[in-house]
Amino acid sequence: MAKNADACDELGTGSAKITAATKIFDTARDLFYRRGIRAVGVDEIVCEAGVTKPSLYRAFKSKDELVAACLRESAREGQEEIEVAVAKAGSEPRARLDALLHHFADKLRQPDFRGCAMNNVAIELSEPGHPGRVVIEGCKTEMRSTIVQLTKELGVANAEGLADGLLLVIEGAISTHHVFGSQGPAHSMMATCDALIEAHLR
Amino acid sequence: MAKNADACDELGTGSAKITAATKIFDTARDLFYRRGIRAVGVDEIVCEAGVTKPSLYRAFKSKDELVAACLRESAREGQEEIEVAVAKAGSEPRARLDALLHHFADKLRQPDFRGCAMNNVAIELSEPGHPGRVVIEGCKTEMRSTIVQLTKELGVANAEGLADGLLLVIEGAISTHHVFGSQGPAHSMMATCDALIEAHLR
DNA sequence: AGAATGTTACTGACCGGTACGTCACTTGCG
DNA sequence: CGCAAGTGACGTACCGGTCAGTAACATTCT
Repeated sequence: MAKNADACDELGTGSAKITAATKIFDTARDLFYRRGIRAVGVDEIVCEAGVTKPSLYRAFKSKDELVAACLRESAREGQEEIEVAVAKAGSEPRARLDALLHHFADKLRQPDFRGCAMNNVAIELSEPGHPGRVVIEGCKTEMRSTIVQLTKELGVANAEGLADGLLLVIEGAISTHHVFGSQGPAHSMMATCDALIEAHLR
Repeated sequence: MAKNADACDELGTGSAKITAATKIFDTARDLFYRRGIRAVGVDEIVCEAGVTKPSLYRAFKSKDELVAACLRESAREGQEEIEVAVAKAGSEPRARLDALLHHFADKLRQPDFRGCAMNNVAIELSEPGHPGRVVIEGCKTEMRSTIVQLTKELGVANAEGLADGLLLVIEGAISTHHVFGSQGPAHSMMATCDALIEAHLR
């Protein structure tokens, strides 16, 4: 009873015990991100993790639930990183907004970057009822409101407009990265955001 | 010999003969776009098209080649639409650039819009050697240079920078559409592009 | 006649998912 | 103490179904 709650709780409480469930979880998250959900079968996950299939199904109700669990962790991790980056920038509004933008610019430059896990899965999982989709929508909505909050601190007249504009540029950089890599249009992300902010500050 | 060339040539020359190959091609293109490459099997394609599996493999060497053929047609169609829209706008540089932007804004509003076929497949097909990937890269590179050409006509100092900025906004609108729909941040696409153009015109 | 298509049946690999046996370790009890 | 029963974690072996792809042959249309 309450099978997959175990695996999630362990991660939440920070217990570092290496169980079959955690090995499966970590392996699946890596494989799903690198190669996609549908391209990775459960056999490959358990093989790579060095465990067996029943261990997967004892910890997670189904492959879909494993996907959702991986997405939840990715979302939590991503949001935490943003919070830390912004908090570290202090209290000056422009510095806080810049910190968020630099955070994404840094991620784009990482050699193993392969797009936003949420976006990738959203494209791959078109079925509306999939448990992973609610995670994705929640994550993206929270990110949007985070940016709105930062632009409101800036004191511009149209904070929502600027926030959505910046979000489009960030998401565009992530999207074009799949085809052009980090040296393509994504390279213009920071300059474009700066121009947008300056335009709204007038 | 040269199996799948037939199906492509027929489409290229505009011959409207309804063959098993064209039915397969049209059905596959629709299903691939709506549901994704990996989510659609060859059995479903031939069933939906009202033909049989051997007919598919008589016209196309493999499923991957069918995918590549569909992408080629999507790329050609998309580029033609852009050319037509820009040409219709006349010779005034700003009007021509606006025509391109409005073209994408219109596509985003269509109820059956499900993102850019190229981007979606690029995410789903991470294997570098896939025949579809060269189509995607060619299409996106051409689109990028089209925008650069239009911004150069505008006479701004940093034409490439503006072009990449606009590309990021467009791609961002397409990307966010998967999660937020047309009424999310994508709704700010035109206003953001305008702000960017004005900033570069100063 | 001959080209295009359909029919049927099949392959081997892989898919997500499960019934059941095994092992180590704890717990209760005389 | 000693020993059996219980408990949880794990693996072996398997299920039915679906995947992409093919061979051989019959049918239809022009």
